[in-house]
Amino acid sequence: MTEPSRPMRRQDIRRENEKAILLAAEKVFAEAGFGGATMQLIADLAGLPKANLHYYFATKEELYRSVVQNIFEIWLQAANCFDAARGPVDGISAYIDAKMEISRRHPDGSKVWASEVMHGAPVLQDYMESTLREWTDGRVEIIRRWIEEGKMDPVDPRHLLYMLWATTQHYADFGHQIETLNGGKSLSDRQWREAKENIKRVILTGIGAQPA
Amino acid sequence: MTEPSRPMRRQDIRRENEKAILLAAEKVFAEAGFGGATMQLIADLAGLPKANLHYYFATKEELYRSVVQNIFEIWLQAANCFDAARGPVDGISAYIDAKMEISRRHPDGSKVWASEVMHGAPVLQDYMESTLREWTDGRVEIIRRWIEEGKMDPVDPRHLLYMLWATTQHYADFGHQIETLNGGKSLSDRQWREAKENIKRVILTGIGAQPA
DNA sequence: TTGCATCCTGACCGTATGGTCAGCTTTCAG
DNA sequence: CTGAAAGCTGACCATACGGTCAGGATGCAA
Repeated sequence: MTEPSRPMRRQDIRRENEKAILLAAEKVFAEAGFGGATMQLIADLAGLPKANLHYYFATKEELYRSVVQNIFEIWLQAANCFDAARGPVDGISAYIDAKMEISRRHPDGSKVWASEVMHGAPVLQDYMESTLREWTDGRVEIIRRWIEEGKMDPVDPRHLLYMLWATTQHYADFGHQIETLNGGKSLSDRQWREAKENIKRVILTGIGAQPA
Repeated sequence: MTEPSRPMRRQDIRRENEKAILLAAEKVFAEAGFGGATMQLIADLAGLPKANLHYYFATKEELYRSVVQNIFEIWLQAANCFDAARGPVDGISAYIDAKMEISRRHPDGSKVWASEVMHGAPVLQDYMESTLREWTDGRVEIIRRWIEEGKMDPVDPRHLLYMLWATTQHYADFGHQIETLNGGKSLSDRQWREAKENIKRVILTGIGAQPA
């Protein structure tokens, strides 16, 4: 527990409340979907009266948009791992690690993102057509170069990327299924490590890039 | 167009209406999620008055349950491909083909299924703990045997299964993203074929099973 | 201390939604 | 032909939800 709240500064109040609301919203949106989520539920989870939510976020749509943009930022950051790399082994390994870490640390955000895309990306369409497309095209180019340089087999770069996204994202979106099949327990540290190792090994071997 | 409906038999009426409702429901649930879907929307899409829906399905929950169970049946059928096979190349190839065909032919159902699991499988929990678990355990055993017989590398069977599920399911659940990155056009026959080939090749090579 | 901007909230409102029902039409067994 | 069962539906209801607002509390600059 923290100190019984010092008289807070205005700035802090705003920051903390927004944070609390966004965190609660992320969880509720993830669990119930946009349509199933209620401002009341989010308010309760954030420990604030409902009317206060509307003070910080005018509408449910606006709140949702903020949540989605937040997770998109995180997603983009992980994407950088790809660039620094000199070859497929480094690059793809790092990317898998990063995305698996997101699935583990931000399962709610990942679910919201998945839900958004599944429902036709009403909020993120613009980002997908600009930022995401550019990022993807860039990475496709990198992979193509790796292939030319003989560092990996000639695999279609796009389908390879989809495979990376799918496999890593799955551990967040279908986490409940995985838990159920794991005897109702969430994956242990060891199991997460094994998951990463397996994925990296199968994919790197699969594309003909020698794992270390 | 079919013949301007002959005076229908009772049985036929029931069957046709249920079918129309389930089809419409699948689409609406997929597009809007359970919470965002409305009986009115489903009714409109099915071309029936709303009250008629409640004549066939007492509640929204019951209708949803039917939709989810339907897709689970399809999912289980595809699962059979695994059994007939003599080795990983046959088995996994067939399974990937079957699951990709589901993603292509039943994208709405796939999305509903994904949504259901993402939200904690409120309806399917029982199935997951019984049918799905048994199927999975059986398949894990088969893969283990393949490994023992030297037909493939020692890969963790569970994580391999997750990878198969994730990769194939992705083409339905994230179809919108894929379309957007494909210039706004849905994948062509050729692209679907390439997708399948890439996935099969990477995974089969990745687990050390010789592709044909 | 004062005045003002920010922060907060209980009570309220219009609407949309899931669901009901009384009474109609259609089918079909006997 | 007849009557009962199945199929159908417009009108209605209670509730829950997103959103508003008037007015109170609080921090803070001057």
